[in-house]
Amino acid sequence: MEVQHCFILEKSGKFLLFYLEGTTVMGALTIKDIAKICGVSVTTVSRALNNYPGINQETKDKIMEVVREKQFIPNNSARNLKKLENHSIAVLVKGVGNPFFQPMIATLEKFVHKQKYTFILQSVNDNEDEIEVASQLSLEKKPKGIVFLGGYFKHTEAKLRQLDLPCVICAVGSIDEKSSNVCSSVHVDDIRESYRIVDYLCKAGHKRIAIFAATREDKSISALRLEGYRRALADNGLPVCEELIRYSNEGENIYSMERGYHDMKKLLKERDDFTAIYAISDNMAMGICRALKEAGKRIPDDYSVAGFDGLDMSSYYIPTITTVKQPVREMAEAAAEILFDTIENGRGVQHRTFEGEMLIRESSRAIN
Amino acid sequence: MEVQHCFILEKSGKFLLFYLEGTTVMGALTIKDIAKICGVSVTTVSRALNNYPGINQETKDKIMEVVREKQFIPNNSARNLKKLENHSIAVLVKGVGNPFFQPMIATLEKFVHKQKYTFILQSVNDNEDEIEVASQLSLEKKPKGIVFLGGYFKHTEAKLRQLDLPCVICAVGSIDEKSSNVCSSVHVDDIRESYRIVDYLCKAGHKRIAIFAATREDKSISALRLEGYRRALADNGLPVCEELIRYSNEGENIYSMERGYHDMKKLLKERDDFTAIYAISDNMAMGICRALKEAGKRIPDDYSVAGFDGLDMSSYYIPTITTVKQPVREMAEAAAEILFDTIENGRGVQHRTFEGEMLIRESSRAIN
DNA sequence: TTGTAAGCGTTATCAA
DNA sequence: TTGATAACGCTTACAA
Repeated sequence: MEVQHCFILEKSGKFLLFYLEGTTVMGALTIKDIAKICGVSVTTVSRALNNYPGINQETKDKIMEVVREKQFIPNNSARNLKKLENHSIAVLVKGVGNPFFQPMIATLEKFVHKQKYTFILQSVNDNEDEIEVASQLSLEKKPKGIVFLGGYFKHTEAKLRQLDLPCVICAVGSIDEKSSNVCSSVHVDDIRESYRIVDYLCKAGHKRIAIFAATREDKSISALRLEGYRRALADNGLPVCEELIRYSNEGENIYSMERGYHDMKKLLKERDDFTAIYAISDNMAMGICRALKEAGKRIPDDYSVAGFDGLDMSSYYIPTITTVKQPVREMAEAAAEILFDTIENGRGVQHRTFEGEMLIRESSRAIN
Repeated sequence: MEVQHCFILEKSGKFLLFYLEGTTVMGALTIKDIAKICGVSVTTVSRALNNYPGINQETKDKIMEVVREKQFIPNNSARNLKKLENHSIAVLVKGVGNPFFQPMIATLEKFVHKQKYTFILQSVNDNEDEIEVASQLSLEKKPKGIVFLGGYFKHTEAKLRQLDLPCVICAVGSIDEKSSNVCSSVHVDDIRESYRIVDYLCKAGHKRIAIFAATREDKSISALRLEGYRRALADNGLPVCEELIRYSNEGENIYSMERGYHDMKKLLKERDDFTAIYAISDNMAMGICRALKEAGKRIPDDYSVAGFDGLDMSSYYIPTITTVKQPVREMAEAAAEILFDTIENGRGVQHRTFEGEMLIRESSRAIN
């Protein structure tokens, strides 16, 4: 091992070993050390660091110089502990990585930064309770507001109220009626949008339409979109064939391409008494297309395929996927607006429902 | 506004307003309040909360009962401030949302949990310095180790050493030679893998192969993959046509489908003296396919297309994309192994290079 | 313009 | 088995 040139600095009573480049080895510097080095009090250093008024510019410059030189980083835990609020907005996403949320996250971040707030992106695991995570985060970082992306939101009013923070639930299926007194929300009407696309398929002459839903027990978006499907069939005088409702098995990644692919293969083996497949996510729709292609079927000649969401990807796929696009950027924008309206103007809970956009593309056709 | 039933609790000298459900309205409970309610000291509560030995089971049960009942959540900032270490692993991702990282993140999380560590996922913005973020996080959460996913890593040894934490850089193009004394790494040999796929195209009879690279100035994976391209052409006795090297413009989302799509349209307008297109990302390759399709070109009959990465998506696309797949799950596993080997066994810096897997699929063909 | 000192909510050390 | 009490590193009255 090579001997390194170094120097010693007294730090909070202990001694610090420094490399020449200024890199410490025995623990991080604190505001106290900076104060000592600069020959001022910690208060003054704090003032310099936080751009507080009432500090001599020269003093400030000198301090900041040392801060830079020593690469001092203030300890956020200590800050958060002391501070009552944290000029920041937290976004909790159940399933970062889900391409559906990408544009939303980007939009939110831009908006938040424009308002000069700090943006905190917190991922929530599938098996975690988003409110639990939110409570922890709230205590720890003390943000001014929270946006929830995804998840299910079967929460009691008490739990939500406990959060005691302006929050907006965005793009979540069924919101507990009770939550709506406490939390704002932004979403599309899943039943209506689902209805529209199924209605389109019916009007295009499809009489037997398979649907790929989530689990049989689902009470969230899948249940809503399935309801839209049932209503559209009913209104078009078509019977619902329960065999054509394809629920996902446990453990499958419900909305994934993989699931669409495998379940489509299975469906093709089981029956062929349908002319269209409606998947409640674009991802599944693409997996379905692939399965059809491998089975030698042509899209849309042999089968029409429709999805839901309007992922960017769905317009690059071959064929492009017929779908109903959720206006994700607008929705995220609205979520942010509502949040800031609550934070800065004290406005109460708001609920906004957006219209989806029907995109009839290459994967579907009219039959006669 | 409806009047709510509530009760009052003295809290740290102040008074708290409680709803009947136990929800507080005037600030969160602290360990002190719990101690007071239970008639024990804060130390004892802390011991109960942290599963420390040397506490009467009955006392513990009673405390935990109150904790549950009052929905007490310990303040993490205070914990982090006091604790020297935090039985946790942090994963810093430049570009969460990038589908390439999804399986890696999932693999890492599983591994970390299996080791009974807490998993911290931290997203790093494009414009942020990953080492800066890591330093902050290290100070704030005091994790036992860090995995970096993505980014560029042109960092001085001093900056990296300053981190003073076991860390592994995973799936990053060019690692500064200096960093390698400080940080472990896991990656594929971008030059070699790129060489292989271009070599395959050459051997398949393609003499003029366009490549979609990142910016002209890039010094990262793009530069490496481009180098592989040049070498493969050279070894196959083919000249490099600089016009067929398509750099991305500023501001474009360099590796995206969108970029592949637009730049392919442009390329088609400009020239047609090539038979294959090699994109340094699968995403681009799919955008390219879409552009070709819209131009009425057939793949692979008119043009062969190849990508890089081996995204799951690339096997569901129509046509499936010829690519070289990075063994992302194995790489993530290796990164975790190395990290824990360093943390628990004190092993030094390690570097592992993985082989990619050539996947010759529908988007390319041999020509004669 | 600067400094002193009292917390913020925990954990850790010691003594009981 | 428990409890005082001193940190942890910072912010913030309040005083000078």
